[in-house]
Amino acid sequence: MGLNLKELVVREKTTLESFSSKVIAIDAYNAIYQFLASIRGPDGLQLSDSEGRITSHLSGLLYRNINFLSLGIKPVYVFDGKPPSLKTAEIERRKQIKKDATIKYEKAIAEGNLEDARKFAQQTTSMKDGMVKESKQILSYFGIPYIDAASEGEATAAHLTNTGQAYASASQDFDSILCGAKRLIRNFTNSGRRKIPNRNTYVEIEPEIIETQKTLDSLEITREQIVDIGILIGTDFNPNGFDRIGPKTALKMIKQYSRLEDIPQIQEQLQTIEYEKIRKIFLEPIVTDVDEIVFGKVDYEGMTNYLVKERSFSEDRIQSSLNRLRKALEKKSHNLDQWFS
DNA sequence: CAGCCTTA
DNA sequence: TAAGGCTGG
Repeated sequence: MGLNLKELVVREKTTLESFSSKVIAIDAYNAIYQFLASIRGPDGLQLSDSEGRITSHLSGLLYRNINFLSLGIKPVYVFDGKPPSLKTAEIERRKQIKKDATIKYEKAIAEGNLEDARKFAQQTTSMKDGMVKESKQILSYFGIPYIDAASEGEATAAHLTNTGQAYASASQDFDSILCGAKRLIRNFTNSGRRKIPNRNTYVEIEPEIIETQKTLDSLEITREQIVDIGILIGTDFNPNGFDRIGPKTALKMIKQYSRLEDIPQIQEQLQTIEYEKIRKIFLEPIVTDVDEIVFGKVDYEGMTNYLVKERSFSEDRIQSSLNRLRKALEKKSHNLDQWFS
């Protein structure tokens, strides 16, 4: 989560439209988590159905995928499998953050501070049992394929960009770069303003693309070296990174000494982490091979039944959203007919 | 987050 | 009609 390569990578602004007809491997956990965190009311409560079950992830997946398909983008979602054992500490750290946030949330609610309540509620976000299955169900109604990765979803998503089965991977996390993704798309959404918590300001969010080779060329380093830089800054497998080393210092050290083992001032701390194993997670990731990625047809009726009858979505809204999709897809097939006639 | 309604 | 605010479930 917190791998701050933002300042080092070459990021280029782009648009959703530019990915029309391209297969994009989406880090499913990353996307769903973001929906769960942000699709909330002013008090921080998530959307839920008549039985009190959370529906924020379903709402997010519905509208975003309607946009993808309407633009002719071919998303494939990659779900996480078993995390590497080295991630245990990071998983515990995140649990603790959620615990702390829960207390802060309750305090903010008691004090009637909605802005804070919402912010802390977002920090308590967690993936509950059943959400993955429900998300896959929505994707199935769309005819959108998904893959169950053996280990980290990002790793398999990155792999697909190298087999040529996907044009790019999409995630907010820079780990994809370390995993060897050819291209990474961040903010893979409609562009728009996003509010900064507790401030009356907005930032414009636009999709951006990072071409890994371009970044390596501009930094004049290798893939192995950017992994070492990641380890210096801190990855999920050594969350704290190294003392007083940020992106700039990390780059400088690697350019001067080439690799972790040869940086004199870090040797003592280097012995406290399993850096060779961490390198291996990124350089030889456990990935899942896929024969063929098959896109199906949209099951409008199934989708409507599920969302309206079982998950309390408004029939009018679903109808008009799906009509929008149907029209966009019809237009595309018309264009295709013209091409072949 | 994303759609839709209000506003000027 | 473009930006800002409100609401969805």
